Amino acid sequence: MGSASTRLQTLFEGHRLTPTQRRIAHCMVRRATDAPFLSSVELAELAGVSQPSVTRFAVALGFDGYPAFRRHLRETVPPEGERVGNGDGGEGGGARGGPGGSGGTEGSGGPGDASACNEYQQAVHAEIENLRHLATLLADPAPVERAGALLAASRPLPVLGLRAAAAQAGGFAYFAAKVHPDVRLLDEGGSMLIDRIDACARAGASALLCFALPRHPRETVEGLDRARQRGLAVVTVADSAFAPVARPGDLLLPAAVGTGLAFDTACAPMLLGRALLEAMCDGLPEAQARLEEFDASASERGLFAE
Amino acid sequence: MGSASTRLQTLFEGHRLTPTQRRIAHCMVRRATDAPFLSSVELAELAGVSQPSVTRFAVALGFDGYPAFRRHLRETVPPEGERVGNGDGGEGGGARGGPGGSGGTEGSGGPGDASACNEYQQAVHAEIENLRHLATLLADPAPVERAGALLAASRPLPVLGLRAAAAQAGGFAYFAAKVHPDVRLLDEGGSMLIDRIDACARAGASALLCFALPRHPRETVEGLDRARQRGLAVVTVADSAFAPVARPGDLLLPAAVGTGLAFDTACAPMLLGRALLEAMCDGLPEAQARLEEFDASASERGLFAE
DNA sequence: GACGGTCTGCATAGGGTTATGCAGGGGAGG
DNA sequence: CCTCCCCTGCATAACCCTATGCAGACCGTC
Repeated sequence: MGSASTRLQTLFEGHRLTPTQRRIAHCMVRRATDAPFLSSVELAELAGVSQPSVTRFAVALGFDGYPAFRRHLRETVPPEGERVGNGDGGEGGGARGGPGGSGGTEGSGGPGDASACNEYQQAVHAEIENLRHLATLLADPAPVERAGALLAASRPLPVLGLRAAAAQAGGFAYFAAKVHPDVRLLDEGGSMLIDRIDACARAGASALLCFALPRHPRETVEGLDRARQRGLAVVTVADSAFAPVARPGDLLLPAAVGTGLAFDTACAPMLLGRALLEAMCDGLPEAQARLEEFDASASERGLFAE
Repeated sequence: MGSASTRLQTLFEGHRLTPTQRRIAHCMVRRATDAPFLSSVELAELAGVSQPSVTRFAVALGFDGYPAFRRHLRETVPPEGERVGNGDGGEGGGARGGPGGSGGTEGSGGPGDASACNEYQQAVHAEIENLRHLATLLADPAPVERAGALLAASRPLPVLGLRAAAAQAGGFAYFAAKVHPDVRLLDEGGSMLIDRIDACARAGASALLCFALPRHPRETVEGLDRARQRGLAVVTVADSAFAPVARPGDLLLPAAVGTGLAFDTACAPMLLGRALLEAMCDGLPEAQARLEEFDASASERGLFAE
């Protein structure tokens, strides 16, 4: 449908446009799918105006320049079904060889969502369902942002996850440590767990993040109880709002686990954890600097192979 | 519908690529939605190679030059539902800054961020796309089953995953230990890593499972080299077939990571790992008995709260 | 150890793209 | 009729992107 051109029109509305600018706008609406990929020269030719007029058009709409305007288009105007190409001018060069050697590769069409699925595929599709549900939950980002702010403010930041949830907690803690100055991973139970929670509280922690996946170890419940006693705000990523770890007053973020295979899959909790990380970064002004510093150090040390 | 990365992969298949070119291909697969809008300079920076290498890469694939290559991408690789932007050159700064980072003038004329999805939802949908792709891959369960048999037969079974992949390896190892008599988690690098691999080989291991996610630590590559030297069959769950850990002869199971947030999400690798677990159970006749035994012990000890 | 081949990054030339000074044109108001 | 103001295109400068020559590095072979 005309969603692309619709969005374009809303972009132009509310601006008093000169005749030349109207011409440009009209041309863009007509060729909504190409527009985000045209240079100012190409767009000017198509609209029958001069190239500077295109640049000024972008500026008149409030952008920093034509590149910023085009980037905005690429981000917000959803491409409709098909692209017929022909968009790029300039390089009139010769005939294109196309991908020369790629023979025999079957076209595009995967089998798609055929209902005839094996066990693995069923499990994957069940997880897709879980993610869909997560997406609808995230339509309101407020809880995640609230949780992110809580975690960002806590020094240190204890991250609790036992048994099956230890991997989730570990993954979160690994990344979190890149932007947060003091992350403490609590992935082992036993009597030491309470000691460590106490230590975090004494050190000044104000919040605790818990990953709670089935089957819920009793130790997790006990650890959370202790944390609450010590006055920590508890943020929990749990497989359901009715998990045995849930307590009124906690900030509980639900994310279902997949149960289609012998062992649970925790895609949604992982994703929610990363979203939490992102929100936490927003509360840590020095996050970006830390990341860049790590990148510099990593490349200097030759840490990564890529 | 074939995901963008799928089409990209078919483009690259059948070409013998140099290491640098593999890096470029790998980078493009990871950022499939951005790729058609990047300049050769930007792509080179993201892939960590020189700009001429990108041009040569396009030529090697049979195109007349980089612009022709990019145009082909724009025409044939359908952008998935969402675009995360960052497409244009010049103003985009360093790491993934997210929209809105550049000079704040863009707010004035726009429709006020009318995009249907917020950042978190976009990331979730991107992961759904990855899972869809995984599902089509799993239509043929043979590779997974072959890998499962290899792992089931190995005593001990080393499971390697460093840094970002450590959590994945840990999650696998936790569950695997419930059905396999001797799982050895290798989640720390350093000089001890080689020692431990050697120890596994001496103890009779016949296969090694590796989780390889970006960014790929050099130590992972070295560890795998060692394992191969010691005659271990290597099964790798990697984010793409072009990961720097890939070697001919290995059993490589690809599962894309999500790059929509500041830190990668690894839903597909996790799911693939669980599928591998399931396949491994099929090769372990005593698996069911072990699980039941654990359940009995757990309930007797009151391990779980539920 | 020498040699040829391949691969890769550096430096640079050539071409395309964007932004801006400048002058001409046209309409509104005095 | 003149003046003022805005609009528009031309010309051009500054910038960015792409392609290619060249030299160093690496590897296998002899």
